[in-house]
Amino acid sequence: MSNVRVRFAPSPTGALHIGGVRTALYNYLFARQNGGKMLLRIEDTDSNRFVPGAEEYIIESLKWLGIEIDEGVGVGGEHAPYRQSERKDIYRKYVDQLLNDGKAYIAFDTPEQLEAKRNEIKNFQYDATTRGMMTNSLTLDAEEVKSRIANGDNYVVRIKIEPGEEVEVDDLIRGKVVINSSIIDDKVLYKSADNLPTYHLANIVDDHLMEITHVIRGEEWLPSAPLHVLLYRFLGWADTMPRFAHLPLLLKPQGNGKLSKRDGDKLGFPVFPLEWTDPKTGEKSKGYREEGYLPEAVINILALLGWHPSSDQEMFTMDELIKEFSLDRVSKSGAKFDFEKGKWFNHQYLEKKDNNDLAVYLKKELDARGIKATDENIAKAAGHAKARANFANELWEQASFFFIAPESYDEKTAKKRWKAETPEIMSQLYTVFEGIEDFSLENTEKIVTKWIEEKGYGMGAVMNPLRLALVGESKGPHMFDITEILGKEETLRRLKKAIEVIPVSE
RNA sequence: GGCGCAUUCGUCUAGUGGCCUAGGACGCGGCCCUCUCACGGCUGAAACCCGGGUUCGACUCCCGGUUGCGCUACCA
Repeated sequence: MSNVRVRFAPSPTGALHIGGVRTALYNYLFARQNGGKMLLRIEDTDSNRFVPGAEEYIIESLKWLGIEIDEGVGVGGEHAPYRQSERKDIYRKYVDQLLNDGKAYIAFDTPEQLEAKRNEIKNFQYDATTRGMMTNSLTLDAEEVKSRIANGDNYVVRIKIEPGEEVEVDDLIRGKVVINSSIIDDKVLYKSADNLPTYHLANIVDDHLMEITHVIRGEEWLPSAPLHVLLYRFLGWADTMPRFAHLPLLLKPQGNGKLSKRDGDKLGFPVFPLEWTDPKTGEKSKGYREEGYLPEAVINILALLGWHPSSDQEMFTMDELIKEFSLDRVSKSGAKFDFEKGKWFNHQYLEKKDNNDLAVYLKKELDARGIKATDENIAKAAGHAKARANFANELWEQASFFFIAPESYDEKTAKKRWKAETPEIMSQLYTVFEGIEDFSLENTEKIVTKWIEEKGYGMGAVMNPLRLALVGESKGPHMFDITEILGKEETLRRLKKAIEVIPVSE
């Protein structure tokens, strides 16, 4: 496919939720795979719902995830501006064209009047069957319309849908979808109150002008796709109409309904890529980034939510996704986010991550507590912790014992492992440690295991209490990995204290 | 209510008329490895929504229903 151009076109009405992120991702993968362009357009045609900071949030989120924008808000391009609120004049021109061609008309009905009609008539729809009884340029004479406009009356421009036609949408994911035009209402395309178009018009005009070839968006747009097809036709652009692909929705993990921004993080997992504070309510919502997810993991999770490769492979880098992705392997039904699997994915990526990269998470905690440690040891500790953590911010709790001596000892473990003979064995071990010059993993292990064998103590009788003494509980990596990082001095200090403090069981 | 889309293990899904005794992954259970935890290896339980057709043969095709979801705004 040549000259592929796709767009991600969110509204700045708050934080971008992961459903939106996935839409952006699929667009990006499709663009990259075909050597095309990925555009970012901000659809801020609803002045009432505009939320300050939302646009910056969207851009930062995409950047964090590695979804690159080739053209659009933040990067510019030859089709600028890319913010719909800055394209008013452009839309007005096409509104007039539709009006002149008799494809649209002006309506003066107020929201209150429409509300009244909806109450009066069951299943009221503003369409060919009802427009004759409403207040619009079809029922009013031309002079009246003119004077009302001159008078400053608010009006809207509605599309004039001819009933009884089967309108066909050829969807790349779902195949042919047919809807009868009779059930499409005369949608508002433009409102004089703020001189802005609604989504439907702005979307079609911009996609056409920006030479979009493929519209990849959420399934919630499928019902209005026929309206969009009609608009392309009315504007004379039917021959260059983009292809459509409607993605299945991301559903709430439990219960029903599609995932929404309002779900915040009440679901047990974040629904936003980055932490977000609602500027109106001050309410804070968690973000994947702050919860310790790695961007590569989030991408991988999202990619597989609604798409499946032709193999059983599950781990994908962005480059692999670009190679493998295809719209015809996108599933048709909605997907629920599985927190447990997300955890697993993140763990996989955490384990792959270089220890030095992970060290920064520990460094932060150490600095906050004023603890000094060598970079080498921090990296080593991070390496051991990453095998046991699911999220980057769990690293510290898995590694803190390397830097902070136990204050207390896990009671259950003490009861099980600290027997009558243990203090004596530990005292002997203390002496053994004292005699070791080279405290490296290999050397310490060699000497201690040899000593255990000679004494005939058994590994468990020595190692388990030693672990309790040095770590404080029954967890952690290989014992001599721990002593190596702790060093001789600290190992002896902890062991001595444990012998003094831990009570013998039974 | 109307219209549309969907419907395979708890979850994400494979499956395009015979390869299906329905496969993989997460999660869950067991065993092994082992100084602990985690990892890893092996292994177990776990699904074709229901009826009708079509066909020699349906998870796969058609029709109807169920259920879920979406849309039905001067929101996107």
